[in-house]
Amino acid sequence: MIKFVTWNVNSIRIRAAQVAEFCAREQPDLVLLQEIKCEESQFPKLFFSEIGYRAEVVGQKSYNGVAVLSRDPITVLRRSLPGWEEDKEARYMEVLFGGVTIANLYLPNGNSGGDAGYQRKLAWMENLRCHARTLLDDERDVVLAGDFNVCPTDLDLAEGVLDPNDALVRNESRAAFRALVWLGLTDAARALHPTETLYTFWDYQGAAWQRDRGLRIDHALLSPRVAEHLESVAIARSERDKPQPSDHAPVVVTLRC
DNA sequence: ATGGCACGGCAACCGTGA
Repeated sequence: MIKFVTWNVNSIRIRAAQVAEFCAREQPDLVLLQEIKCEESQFPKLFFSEIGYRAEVVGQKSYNGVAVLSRDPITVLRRSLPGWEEDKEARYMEVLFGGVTIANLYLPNGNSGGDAGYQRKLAWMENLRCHARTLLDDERDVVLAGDFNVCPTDLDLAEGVLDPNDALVRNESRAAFRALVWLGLTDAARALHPTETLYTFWDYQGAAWQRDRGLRIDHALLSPRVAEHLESVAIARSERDKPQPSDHAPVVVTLRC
């Protein structure tokens, strides 16, 4: 069985103890982290090595940053999204584990920088789609997981939490997400929980957590053979209820062998 | 009623997030 987690931690230095406690309890094979908000030299690798996890890090100062925690060694295949190699924002890495190519991504939000900022989000998504097509054409077993910054349907957000023009719910964002899925990927959470209210993010403001005014924006997309092995998807909501939490909860996916 | 919350950088607030 493979057990992996995707979690936007909103600073790994603030959340290291919580993430380590989570790993020690849940014992995932892989933890895909987003928004670590530091350079590799600042990542608390020693701290995680004490509980048996190593870290591969693609970081930058202050913003963004992705990393993968693992108990066993993994191969890093890429440290940037093809077509965005020159971009200084650390938003993508790809690793090989158990024969599966696993992409850890932090998609641009798209609400800052005006229309140019939004177009940049769409361009990033189109690059992701092209790269995903290449991986699938190669007959590879693939997982694309992370913070997609897209609520795919109206079932994926509480009513009234976002303006209809918000970059997370705009028609073009949703169409780009569908175009990605329609390559033949399976949205793991919706495959097993097609009609449930599922959220992975609750804003710090306006008592969003207490009122359960959330969004589902953290996803795991699976290639066909991987999807056949899908066993469970769980959102670890209790992590959002802890002191000084991330605004995102971990998404825990298990695949049977 | 145009706030609100949290982070990093940096040393007073500001950009960013979603």
